[in-house]
Amino acid sequence: MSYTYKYPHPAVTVDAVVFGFDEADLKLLLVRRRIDPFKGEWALPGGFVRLNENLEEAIRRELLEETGITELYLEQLYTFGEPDRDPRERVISVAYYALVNLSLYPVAAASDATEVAWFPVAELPEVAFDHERIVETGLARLKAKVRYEPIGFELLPRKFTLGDLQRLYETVLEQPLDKRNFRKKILGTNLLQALKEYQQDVAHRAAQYYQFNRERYEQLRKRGFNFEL
Amino acid sequence: MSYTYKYPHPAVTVDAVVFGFDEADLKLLLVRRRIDPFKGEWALPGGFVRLNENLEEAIRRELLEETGITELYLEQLYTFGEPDRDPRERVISVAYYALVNLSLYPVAAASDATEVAWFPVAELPEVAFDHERIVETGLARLKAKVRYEPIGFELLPRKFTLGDLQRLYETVLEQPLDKRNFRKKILGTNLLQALKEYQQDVAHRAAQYYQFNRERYEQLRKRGFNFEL
DNA sequence: TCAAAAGTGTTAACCATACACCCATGC
DNA sequence: GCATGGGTGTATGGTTAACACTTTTGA
Repeated sequence: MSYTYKYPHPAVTVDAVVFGFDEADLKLLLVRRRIDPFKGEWALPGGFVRLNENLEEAIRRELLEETGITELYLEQLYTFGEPDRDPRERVISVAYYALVNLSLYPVAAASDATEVAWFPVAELPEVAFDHERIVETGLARLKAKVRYEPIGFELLPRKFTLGDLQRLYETVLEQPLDKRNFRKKILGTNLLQALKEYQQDVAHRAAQYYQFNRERYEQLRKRGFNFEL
Repeated sequence: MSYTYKYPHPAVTVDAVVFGFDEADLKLLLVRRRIDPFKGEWALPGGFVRLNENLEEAIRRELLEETGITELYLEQLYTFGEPDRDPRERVISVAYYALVNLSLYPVAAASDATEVAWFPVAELPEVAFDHERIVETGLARLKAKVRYEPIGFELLPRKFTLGDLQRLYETVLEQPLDKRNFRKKILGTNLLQALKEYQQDVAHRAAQYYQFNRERYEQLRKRGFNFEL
C-alpha cells in the first residue's frame, strides 16, 4: 500500500519531553529506539501522527503505547523543522512537554534491558536526532513557566509537604529559596489546602500534608489573579 | 509529477499573524485568497512548506511573496493540527506571529480590489479555515509577552515619543496607564536613548524622540536583567 | 486665549527580603 | 541527647500606585 501526492509532503511526528520529580531530582523519561535510525539508542517518546487524530491525541497515544503513562499534564512546546533533522526523510516534529507524578509510575533504572527509563536531567545520556535540543527547549520552558503558573504541583503526588514543594522549586530553578518567605508566599496564594494528615515515621518533626486546590485556582484566574512565585 | 510514500503524510503549512500599530490601532495583516478553498476570502498570509527550507525560512518566503514584507520580528506561535481544519486534505499549520513597523509598509485600506490589507484587530472580517482561532492565539501571546519582553518597540518606528509608546501599551493591554509612572518605569530600565530631536508642527508642546537601545538590552539580559512593565 | 499633549515629584501603602530560634521525632 | 527537618515573626528597604499642576505650541 502506498500514498501519492501531487506535491512533496514531509512526515510529521510528535515527541514529548516528559518530566518527573522525586525527592532528589528532576527526571526525564526516555525510551530506547527499537528501529533504525539510532536503533538501540535513547530518544524522546513519540512517533508519527496518524491522519485521523489531532496532535495531542497523537502524543497521548504514543505515550500510552511506549510508556503506559496516561495521567499527565501536557502542553505543546515547540515545532522543530530543520530539513535534515531525520536522515530518512523530511520530518517535522511537534514537541510537547509533559509533567508526570512520578509516584504513579515505576521508576526503572536504565539498563541494557530496559526499554523505558527515567534519567536525572543532570545526567542525561546521548539522545537520538536533535532530541537534545528539544530537551533543552523543554527545560527552559519548565524553568520559565514554573514562576508564573502553578504547574509545580503536577510533578508531585496529590498530597505533599511544603518541604517537598520547596525542594521541587529549588531544583527546577536551580537556586536556594528562603524557607520562611517561601511558605508565606505559597500559603498567601490560598491555593493550598492543609490536610489533617502528617508524615509518619520520620526522624524529625512530622510535616503537615497539603493538596493543591485546582478549582480555587481556576476561580481566581478568571478574576484576573496571577500566580507568581 | 507526483510523490509517493509508504505511509500517509499530512501537508504542512506555515501561517503568520502579523501585527502592526499606528497612532490609533493595533492592526492585523490579511491577504485575499486567490485559490480555492475560500477563494476571494481573507486569510492569514502563509503557504506550504518546501522540503528544502526550514519553517522560519518558509514563512519568510511566503511573507515576501504575498506581502513584500521582509523586515519583521518573527517568533513561532503554535502548531494547529485538527484533522479537519482544511477541507482538501490533512493540513498541519505551524503558526508564527510577527511584529512589523507599519510605517515601513503601505497601509492599503481593504477593498474588493486589494489583495493585502491591514485591519484594526477590533474590526476583523471573517477569515478562512480556523484562522480566527490562530489570530486569537496570537493576540493572547502578544498581550502576555508585551509585559515581560520589550517587544513593543518592534511595532514602532525607530524613533518615537514616550506618548507613542504609552498609547501602544494601552492599546495592547486594553487598559489605561498612569503617565508619570509609565515614564518612570520605562526610563528606569535604561533601555531608551533620548535623541536630540523633537516633534515638529504639533499643536502642543513638542515631545522628545527616543530610540530603543537593543545592544544595551542584550547586555542587560545576559546579566540576568528581566524587562517587566 | 484656548485646546492638547508634554513633562515633572512626593507621599503612603504594600511587598520582598533578610534573618534566628524553638519544636517534634527517631535513633 | 543529638541530628534532622518542621514550623514561625519582625524589621528594613525598596517598589508600586495614586495623585495635580505647569509648560509649550498651533490654531
